[in-house]
Amino acid sequence: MSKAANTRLTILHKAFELIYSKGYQTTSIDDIIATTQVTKGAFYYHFKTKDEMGIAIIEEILKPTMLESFIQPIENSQNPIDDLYNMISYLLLEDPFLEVKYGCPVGNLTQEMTPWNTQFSKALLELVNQWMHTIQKIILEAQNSGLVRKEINGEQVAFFIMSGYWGIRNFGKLQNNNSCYIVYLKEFRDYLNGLK
Amino acid sequence: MSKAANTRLTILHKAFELIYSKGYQTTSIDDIIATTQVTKGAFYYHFKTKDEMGIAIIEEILKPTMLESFIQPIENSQNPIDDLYNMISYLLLEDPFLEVKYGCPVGNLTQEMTPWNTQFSKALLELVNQWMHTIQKIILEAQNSGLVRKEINGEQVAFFIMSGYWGIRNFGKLQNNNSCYIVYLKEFRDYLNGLK
DNA sequence: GTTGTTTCATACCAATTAGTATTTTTTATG
DNA sequence: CATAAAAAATACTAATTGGTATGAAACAAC
Repeated sequence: MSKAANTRLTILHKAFELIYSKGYQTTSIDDIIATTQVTKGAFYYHFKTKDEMGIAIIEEILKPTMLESFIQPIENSQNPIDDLYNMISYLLLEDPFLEVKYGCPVGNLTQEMTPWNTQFSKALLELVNQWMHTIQKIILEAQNSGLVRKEINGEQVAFFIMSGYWGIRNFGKLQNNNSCYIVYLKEFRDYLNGLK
Repeated sequence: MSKAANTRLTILHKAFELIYSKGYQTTSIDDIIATTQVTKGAFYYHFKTKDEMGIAIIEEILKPTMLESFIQPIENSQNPIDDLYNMISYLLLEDPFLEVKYGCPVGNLTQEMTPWNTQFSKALLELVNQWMHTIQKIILEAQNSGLVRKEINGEQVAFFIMSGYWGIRNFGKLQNNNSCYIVYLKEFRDYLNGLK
């Protein structure tokens, strides 16, 4: 990787960390260049505006991460119910990328940016739809192989699962404690079993 | 109401509107005094700091609203399953206080403030716990009167319901469209019926 | 109507914000 | 090594931020 490409990536990664923990608005360019040890000239050579960098974080960090670490693992699921549970359980309790008190990066950005920044909305919606379609797909496959009841509606289930995930992450933030995740997961397991 | 108490309330209400639609950080004191037509002197006479005002919004606007408009209505429920459904349905589709594209005020503040402002965390946690305990209580009562299965865990259900609500509101924000609420509510109905 | 307190108005401030203009260094290519 | 382009460093700006200092109305009690 060229040195320039490297500083660009450094900016994206460190900026992501800051934004994930502090929020987008409250993370200033000065914050970013201070923690990255990159000068303002370098920053604005790589990104025309702060928002351009924000979109780049979604496209170049969040999207690939989501794809690799929790879409691909369930994509060819033989055991959808278990795999859906494991996906959420992994995200809540194990993913090293995520921290209880900072919630879900995608959820955070959605909450913060969505009502007034259409660029962010578009990028985030793409990302979320990708996840949702994957869930819908494996539900459908599970129905075809008889593992999930035929009368279940995949779209409904996908919305329900993702909503629950986003919501409980907000709870985790509020309580700054993952014990609510344990409780949530128990009910989630029961809910999933109800789809059989 | 005295004139002074009136300006104080005006500030709180208008500030709430701004914060609900734009976020806390991005709502400046200048924004608030511009839309309220109240001078900075008046503002800082009533509130020592911006954060003091923020807490006052939670205590004096959000808390009473929540109590009156969606805790009391279900508190003495004879039909918990239906009433829980109606509560969420009302919040998503009818409550004039709320708008699709701005999400849930409590959820928004939690997302934005919680990782770094303990005062806000505390006030929001109290508020949320109050809602949760109400849900737990009516589940328990429903179990006692045989309307909900005995093996159901009320705490789990309460977490599950509230998480789903917070999550789907974030979806509504993202899509700026309440059609996802309709889909969500269908699955929510099925989930609730599974508790019987 | 004088006096004291509550309430509000005005003018300011230092710090921070995103972004720019300009120059310097680094790097690749002949 | 020379040169041009890419990459980065430095110094700045205008606007906005939360908050303050100080004084002026409004209002109550006597």
